[in-house]
Amino acid sequence: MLSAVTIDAMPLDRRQRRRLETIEEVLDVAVEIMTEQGVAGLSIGEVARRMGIRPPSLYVYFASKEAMYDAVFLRGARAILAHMREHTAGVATDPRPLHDVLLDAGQAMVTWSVHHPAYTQLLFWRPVPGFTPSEQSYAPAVELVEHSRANFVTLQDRGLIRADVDVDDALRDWTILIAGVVSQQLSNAPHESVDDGAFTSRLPNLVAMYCDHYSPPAKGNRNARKR
Amino acid sequence: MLSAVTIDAMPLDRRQRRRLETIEEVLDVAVEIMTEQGVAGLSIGEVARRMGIRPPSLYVYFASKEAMYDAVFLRGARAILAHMREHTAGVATDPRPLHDVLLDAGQAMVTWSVHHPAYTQLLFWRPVPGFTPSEQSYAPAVELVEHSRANFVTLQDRGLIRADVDVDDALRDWTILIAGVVSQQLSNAPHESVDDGAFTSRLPNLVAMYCDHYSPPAKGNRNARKR
DNA sequence: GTCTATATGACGATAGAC
DNA sequence: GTCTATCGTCATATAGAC
Repeated sequence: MLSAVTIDAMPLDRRQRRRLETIEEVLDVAVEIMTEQGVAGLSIGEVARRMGIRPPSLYVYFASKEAMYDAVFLRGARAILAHMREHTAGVATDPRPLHDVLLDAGQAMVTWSVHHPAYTQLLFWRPVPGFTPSEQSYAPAVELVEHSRANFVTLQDRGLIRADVDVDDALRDWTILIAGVVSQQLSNAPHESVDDGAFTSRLPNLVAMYCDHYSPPAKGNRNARKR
Repeated sequence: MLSAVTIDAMPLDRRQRRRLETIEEVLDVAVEIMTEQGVAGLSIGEVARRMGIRPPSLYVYFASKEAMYDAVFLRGARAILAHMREHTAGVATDPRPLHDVLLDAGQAMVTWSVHHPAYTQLLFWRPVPGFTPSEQSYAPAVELVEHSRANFVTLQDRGLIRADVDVDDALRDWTILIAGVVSQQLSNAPHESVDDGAFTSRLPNLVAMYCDHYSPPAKGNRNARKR
């Protein structure tokens, strides 16, 4: 079978391919506008203007502005899912301590989020009054949560997370940490680099704090906290 | 001198008082709309509609929509500042352990934020593309940060926070925790109660985690972590 | 698929009568 | 202080020619 560039893995004729390229260009421009003007600042007219076409032409590709938001949401959800899969692929066999495993995962999430503020806001905040993503577009976002949860279950099975904690509690605390870093960084200093951002640079310390709490007591440790 | 209801503590004639009442009503309605439609969903026309007046009448009280946002920002900043002052008044003398002191402060912040999502978003996120608060409106927000920092300095002076940590690091980590709880709760389940919200209910555990990290080693503890 | 033309309406804001 | 009337701009969206 021929290699294919689409999700359906089906060969396309030139017309279809050109159409998809145009759709990608529309989404590029849409994200660009949302990055500059805020997520709620997207407008059909501005997209058309930047593409050098007229607003009605966009309705060939998207039934409405809502559909455009939905496509951006889907694209962002797929991108962050792929990114996190890639950066947490070895969790099941990674020989390093919990701190290192989690720090890599956290860095991956924070880095992507800070580098893609428009997607992050659309996916994880609710900045557009009327908009709700469709079920299809939401699916990869759900998959990301399931992926994270599976990783945490694996970490607990491997003994890197205390056996007596509810894995969902551990996961919720983890998402709170990451969301806190990202939201503080994006709200207060969006243009600082990830490496020396006032908040992103706190991640290693926060991960250490988290691991002190959720790691099982060290072998022979007399200080096991009871909870 | 007569008691006064205004910040200036000056007596007002009926005209001025009536004017201030109207302004307060406008701000009430504006916050109501922002709560329902999202912060960026505020519109002059909708405010007028709900007040039973015509849009141009609002320009007697506010020079522009921006000025209206600014007044809401000021009001919210003053409210959260007053709320946090009230709930952290005893920090300098509170005899309880760090965990209890911080949990109360955290609960105060989280509760207020979840109960006032419109203010929270306007104050701590950046959901309105063009809007920047004026210096006057920003002042109480700055004061809140200074107030928090002063409290942390006090806690460190009293020996409740390890002497070897940078108080600004401790404060940043603290704000990350609180911001994480609030943003996760507001984004994912805004209508859950604070007491049993999926994320707000994690606060005690997160505070425990934080205190384990930042409290000085207990007297005679052989496990003092070196950092 | 892109265009022109247009329907329809919201918005922020101003002028000027009362 | 409130109104009517209006300006100008922008928006989403549709119809129909090419």
